[in-house]
Amino acid sequence: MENKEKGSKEKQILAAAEQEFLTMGYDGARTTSIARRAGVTHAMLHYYFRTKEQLFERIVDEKFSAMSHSMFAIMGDPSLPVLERIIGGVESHFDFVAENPLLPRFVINEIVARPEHCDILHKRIAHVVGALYRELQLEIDRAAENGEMERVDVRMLFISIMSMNIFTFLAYPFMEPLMGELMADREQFLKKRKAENVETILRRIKKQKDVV
Amino acid sequence: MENKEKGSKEKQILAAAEQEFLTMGYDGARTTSIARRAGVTHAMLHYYFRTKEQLFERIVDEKFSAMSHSMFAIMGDPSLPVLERIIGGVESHFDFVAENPLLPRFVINEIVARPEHCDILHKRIAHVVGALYRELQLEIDRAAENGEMERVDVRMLFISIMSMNIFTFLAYPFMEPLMGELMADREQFLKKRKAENVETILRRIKKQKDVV
DNA sequence: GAATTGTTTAACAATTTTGTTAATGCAAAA
DNA sequence: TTTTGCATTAACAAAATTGTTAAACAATTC
Repeated sequence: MENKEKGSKEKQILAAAEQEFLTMGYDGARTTSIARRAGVTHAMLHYYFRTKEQLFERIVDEKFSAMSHSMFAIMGDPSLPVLERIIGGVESHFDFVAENPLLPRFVINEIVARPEHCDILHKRIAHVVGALYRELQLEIDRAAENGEMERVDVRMLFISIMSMNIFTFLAYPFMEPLMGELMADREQFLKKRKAENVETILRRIKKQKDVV
Repeated sequence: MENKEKGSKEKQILAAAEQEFLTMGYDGARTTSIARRAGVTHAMLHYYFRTKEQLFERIVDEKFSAMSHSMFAIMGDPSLPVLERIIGGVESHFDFVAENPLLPRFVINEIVARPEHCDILHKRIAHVVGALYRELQLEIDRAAENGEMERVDVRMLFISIMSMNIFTFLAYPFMEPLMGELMADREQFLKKRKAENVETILRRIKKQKDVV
């Protein structure tokens, strides 16, 4: 055999398909292009995955579950104090999105284009998410009672966190040329942006008194 | 003539194309489907716009400029005090996106797919945006000197505002089934979400002292 | 080494989609 | 009324894209 490991061709095709689907979307992706990227004939792709649709399902499954995993990252470590937990959650979620910058756009597009895809996903994760945020909401309420933080709706807080973390990467290509030197150095900008998101969330939940 | 106004068919095609391109993207859109929506033969579409590409350009131009217009909305009314100005900006930007909920996804996708499109746009608006935020930054710095607000980087603030306003609509279909009763009534949720975004930004910029 | 099984290729078929054209209609100008 | 020019249609052509198949090939098992 030419390829060391069994399934090497299959894996090559999957890797190429991931690239292609994430950047181009389902409609934009070409099976011939995927095959070319993978270095195989396009008949091979059909041999392994039968149809474009089935190949796509494989990628969707993988990516959707990565995405839902990233949502849990917001929850942070349950053993920590609630405030640290939220802030840690913001940071780890930011890091996750930074490592998978193409994922949000892909997920959003696929959901709009094929709502049926996420029905399945939602059924799988809805109750877990529900349980998690109920638990965290209790902690928040308790901390709020003690005057340690503002009483906030944890779901609203999640939306804010995801908004700021995800949008940073969604809009990067659009904003970059408009922001002058601020975004010139990507690494540095992301560091600043992460700190800004943390600060913004922190101020949202900290008990504070107006000076003015 | 059958159609009252001149250019009625042309307008019908443009409206149908807008619908189709915004929801399906360039690759997902079908010229035959656009023609069907518009109630004309697909040859008519080619007669008026020659190619799918040219029809698409028309829509892109229109939508990109709407999008850049929405960025200016964040700036608010220059005659007002800076704090009101920012808050008013958040609100009017939110309202704009609420009226054009498909726009952000479209713009983001087109930019990733065809960076050359936004080069043109950026050249048109970069200096205006630059001037506007320099002006607002001065106001912020002045207010900060007087202890009326925090000293913040206006560009970072814009990113936060756009993040929270836009993401609300981007992720709506994904979040809705996960959020229980919170998002069940769209109107009510959007009202809450707008208030939440305002509150978050307000807390980010207000001079505050920790209680804890 | 013969049979079996899974892999690979090249050629081809089917379909979808975009784009063209030649013929027709229709309204206003000459 | 004839002509001119735009609008419209239906049929067709071209291209791209997905999917199939039969045959060759390689590896493994018996």
